[in-house]
Amino acid sequence: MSRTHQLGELQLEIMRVLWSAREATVAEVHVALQPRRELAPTTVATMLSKMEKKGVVDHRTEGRQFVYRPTVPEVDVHRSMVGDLTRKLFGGDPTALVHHLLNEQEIDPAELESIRRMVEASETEHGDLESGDAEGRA
Amino acid sequence: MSRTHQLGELQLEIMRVLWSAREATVAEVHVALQPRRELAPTTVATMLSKMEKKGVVDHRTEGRQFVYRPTVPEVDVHRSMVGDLTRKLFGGDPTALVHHLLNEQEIDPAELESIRRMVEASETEHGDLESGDAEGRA
DNA sequence: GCCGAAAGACTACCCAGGTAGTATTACCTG
DNA sequence: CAGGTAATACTACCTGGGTAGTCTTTCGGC
Repeated sequence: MSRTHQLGELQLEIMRVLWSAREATVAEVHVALQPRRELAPTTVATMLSKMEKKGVVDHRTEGRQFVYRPTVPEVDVHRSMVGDLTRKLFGGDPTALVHHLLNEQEIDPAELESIRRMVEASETEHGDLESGDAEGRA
Repeated sequence: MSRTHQLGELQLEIMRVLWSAREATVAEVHVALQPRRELAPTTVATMLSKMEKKGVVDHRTEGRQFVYRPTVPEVDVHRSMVGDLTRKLFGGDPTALVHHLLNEQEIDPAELESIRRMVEASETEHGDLESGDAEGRA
């Protein structure tokens, strides 16, 4: 089973490289991280090893190099990590997180429009929810 | 200045006790954590020390006991931690987090209604009254 | 066939969260 | 005043993320 995938910052950056490239050698990951991260190549290799032990990546050998692939989809990691923070801060209630985002985090007013559309899309998508107070708004 | 307040799980639980009690002795925090957490009293004391060094709590002496108080408001910690996760997972875009919440996190359909109302409230609020110390933007 | 370069393996640190045992201090009570 | 107890202080240890040096292996070229 998947359990919960809590990744550190570097681990996430490495995963992002792998998610978008589908697979990559240590050297490729290393260059993909530059120049944002000034890391020794061995650091990347060590991290990849730890991540493999952790179960979030996988590798096969090609010549003398390791080709790494992610074993968990990005959305799963997002779910785990967002879920974990939601649990730690808001007792597991995602609505409370949305509430916080809307009230306390700086959200561009222009974004509100797009968020409202998202909500409405979710509402209709979740089907003809015959909720009591749903007045037929556009 | 505040910088960013990243707290661990136990630290958050302790903070919650302090936030709601306004102030508390080590023993009070310890009992407030029970029975969810089976901790030695010294563990709580040690953690409080570390948190004081970190700057998120404060203490005064009353008799032979320490009375701890939080030095940062809950919303600041939420902001820091949500902001940090948003940065790590979504490149700092809170809207992307909302998007994720709506699409990938299980949100009770009934909650959508309340969320939609929240968004609309934010919209009118931002549209109607321009608050005093608004963040300078068009 | 030997040598050097390149790749991974191993090992070592630092830091912070978490956990708790032990030492010390100081107060209260008999 | 002595002893015990209740408070903090100190120290220790484990885990996991992050960082990187060095050791070992192995392949390719001369």
